[in-house]
Amino acid sequence: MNRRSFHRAAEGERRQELIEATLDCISEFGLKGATVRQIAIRAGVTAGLVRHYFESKDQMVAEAYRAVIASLTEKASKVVGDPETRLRDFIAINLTEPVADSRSISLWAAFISQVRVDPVLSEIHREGYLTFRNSLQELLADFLAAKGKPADAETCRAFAIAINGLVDGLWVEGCLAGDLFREGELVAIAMSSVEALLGTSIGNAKQ
Amino acid sequence: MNRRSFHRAAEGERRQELIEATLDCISEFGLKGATVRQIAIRAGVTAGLVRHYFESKDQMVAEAYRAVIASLTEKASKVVGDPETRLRDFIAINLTEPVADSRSISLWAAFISQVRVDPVLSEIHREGYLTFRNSLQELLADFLAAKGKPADAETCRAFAIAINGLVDGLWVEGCLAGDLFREGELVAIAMSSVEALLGTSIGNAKQ
DNA sequence: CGTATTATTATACGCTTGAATAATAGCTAC
DNA sequence: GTAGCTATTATTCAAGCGTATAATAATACG
Repeated sequence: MNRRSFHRAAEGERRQELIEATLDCISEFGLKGATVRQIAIRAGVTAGLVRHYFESKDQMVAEAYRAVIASLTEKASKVVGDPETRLRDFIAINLTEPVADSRSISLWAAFISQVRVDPVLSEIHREGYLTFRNSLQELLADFLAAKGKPADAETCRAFAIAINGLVDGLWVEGCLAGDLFREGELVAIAMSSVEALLGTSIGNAKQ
Repeated sequence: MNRRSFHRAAEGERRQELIEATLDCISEFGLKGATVRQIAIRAGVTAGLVRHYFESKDQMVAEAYRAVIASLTEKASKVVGDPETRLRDFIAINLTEPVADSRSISLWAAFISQVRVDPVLSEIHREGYLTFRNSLQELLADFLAAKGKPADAETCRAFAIAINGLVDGLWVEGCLAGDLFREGELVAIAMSSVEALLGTSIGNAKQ
């Protein structure tokens, strides 16, 4: 009976590896298929180690959810340049890989399905959603102001809700059935839709 | 040791009760909390009965998913009247209860998270999505034609994708955080957004 | 009224789960 | 270099899982 070979990971890396393995398992096998043992196999360790890094499996899953939210929001929140460019990039980033892919929505849906069940996840979700929508609202305020359009808070709020909904909805469609759309079709539809909503051109494609 | 009291249900009702109990459990406890025993308790029967009506738990869950899709699509597909009224009703129905509530999205998300895992659920999903979008596309074709606007297939396709995305996205937002919106706000935003997208009025509120 | 059939309950089984504990291997400091 | 610490593995445990099977109550039918 050979003992498994020891490998001590570099400082702080194991934790991240375990979270990443958790997400891999959830996206591939679903929440109920993401067992401690399966996650450990994916991370290349034994099951017992999980409890050395996390108080419980639930806590590890909650941290994994934070990582998902971060990966879904961080790229879009980092857009730079003039308002028009930022708005275009915001849309494009959310509707192309890696944000828009089947792994992302599997993870997102798995956690959303737990929002009613687990108050911890519920709070993580709400926080992430408001951050996301508020950053979009500020972006729209800048954009409308730059275009010389009315940009009062109420107007921006309504636009942010609508555009956030549009982008989210197209993101879902693209993630779930990307093969039903032509290359770049979703981004193009989103761009022209946002132009129609705002009543303003948002410029050409990036290149 | 008292034996549990017997109650024989009316012809064909038990099956429906079990499916409904399955959905209750999934929405309240998540997919992994929806165990055969919990579902049986909810349905007011004992666990063994499940296997008298279904070949396996998986089969019961798949049928429950069909029921979810049906409940999400049937109301919206039954709109009647002139194209303008139908379009308004389509939007309003999808963004108000009972379609838009937290139970619905919990169920939807639970199943979506399994689409990558289970090919059976994947097929059920795709079928439901295409049916939904196609009925919207036909509705838009009627509407645009009635308004004397160009209504070629390609135009309708793009509008259907965009409006479907918008409505779905707002549905998600409303289901997950209905308290962040004022009464009727989502419907109002959806109506004016669709008007902007189509470049046409879609009339007043119903009353 | 008696018997066959079916719906339902009750119990048992093998397996997997998350977690607890004990043993061990590698790292660090003196 | 060796003592002590901690990361890691190995093993064990009770609980819960889906399912199978047997017993029993209600119904249907002659």
